[in-house]
Amino acid sequence: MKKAETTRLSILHKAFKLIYTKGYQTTSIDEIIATTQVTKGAFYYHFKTKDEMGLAIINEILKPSLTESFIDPLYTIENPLDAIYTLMENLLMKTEFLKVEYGCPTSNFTQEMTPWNVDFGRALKEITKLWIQSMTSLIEKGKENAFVRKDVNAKHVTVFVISGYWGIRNFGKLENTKKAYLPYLNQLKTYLHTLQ
Amino acid sequence: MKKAETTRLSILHKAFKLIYTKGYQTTSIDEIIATTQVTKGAFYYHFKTKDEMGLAIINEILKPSLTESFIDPLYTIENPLDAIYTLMENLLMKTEFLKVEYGCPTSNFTQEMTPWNVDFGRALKEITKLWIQSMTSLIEKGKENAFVRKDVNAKHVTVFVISGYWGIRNFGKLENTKKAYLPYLNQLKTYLHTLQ
DNA sequence: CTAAAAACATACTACTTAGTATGTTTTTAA
DNA sequence: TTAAAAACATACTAAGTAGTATGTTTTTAG
Repeated sequence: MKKAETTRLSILHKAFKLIYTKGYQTTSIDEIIATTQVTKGAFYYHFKTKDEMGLAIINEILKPSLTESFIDPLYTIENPLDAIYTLMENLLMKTEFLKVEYGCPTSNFTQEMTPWNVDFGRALKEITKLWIQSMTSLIEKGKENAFVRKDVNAKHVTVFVISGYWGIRNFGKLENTKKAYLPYLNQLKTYLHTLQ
Repeated sequence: MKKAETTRLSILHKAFKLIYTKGYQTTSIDEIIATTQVTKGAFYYHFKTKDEMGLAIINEILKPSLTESFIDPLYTIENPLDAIYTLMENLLMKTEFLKVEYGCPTSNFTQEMTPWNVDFGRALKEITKLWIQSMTSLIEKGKENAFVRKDVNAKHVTVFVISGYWGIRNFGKLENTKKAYLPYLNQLKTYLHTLQ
């Protein structure tokens, strides 16, 4: 039970890449198995349906990468406002597997799936909640440590920042250059500054 | 040449509604003509392809509604910062044809189409530009009239605000309640306050 | 009123899609 | 080593898709 797991993960990774660049609907199973060098039999041995694979992508690909790239970095800088800004700057300008022309995977998924698949919505809501909670509690701690003003609503700030992030990711798709991110980063900095 | 135009617009309106609620890919032409009570012959008389219809939706439905609901209201309030906040509050909480579970049409289109259709991207970029330019020049005027600090970068503020709007619209899809919009509106208000 | 063009209607095609039926090979456990 | 289960392979199906071919009806202009 080792090779099998490799096959499964290989399918998930290739499928994720295709879906990230093309969208879920426009990515066919035939295309996935072609680029994965796996046959239909193997695919349907590992996943009952395409949607089951989609859910697996959220839980087994998106979720871990969210933890690694979106949450853990928050704890490497003492000042939470600095941590948030640095995170966003890294995500937008430096993180390599995120491309300006393809936007944010979680945001893309949310946009495309939510209207017609409740399970996808639930799974996406859950992983988004993780990000929100991390950032919120970080700000709360910042209030205790005098990095953040006491009257700041941590949850509100978090949602505001993340909304901007999702929005500017979509914006980037239109402009097709990372320069499009700069206005957001610039204003994010001044905004965060007003919270201390 | 009057009845024909009615048919054409009827198709565009019904198609827009379907696409807004379900997405472009998942809305089939058969579905469109079924709800429009029009036959395939009529559809393909008015539009050479599905994508031509999609472009027509952007230019003939989205664009006018953007002007009417997203731009014109900006000029009804003297203080540009108040105008922007009021616009966003109205769009998010009151505008009836925008539903929390379906997000923002322009943002949806951008998200779904950009990766695989250049023409859609161009058209969407163009109408988005209209919104940005309006809001930017409004803020510039606000600087002259002492409503806005002189050192504020109008374009940056505009992009920051609109990004937040797009993002919170996507956020609403996960939460499925307009309450999800409140953190954005709340922080938008305090953010705009710091610009005066 | 009438012919020609515009506007629509119907039946079909070629292709793609997710999923299945039925196999064969590989791995695992005794 | 061997039998059984796991893992994969191939060929197929049924349903849907955008788009077309070929009509008929309606409108318009002279």
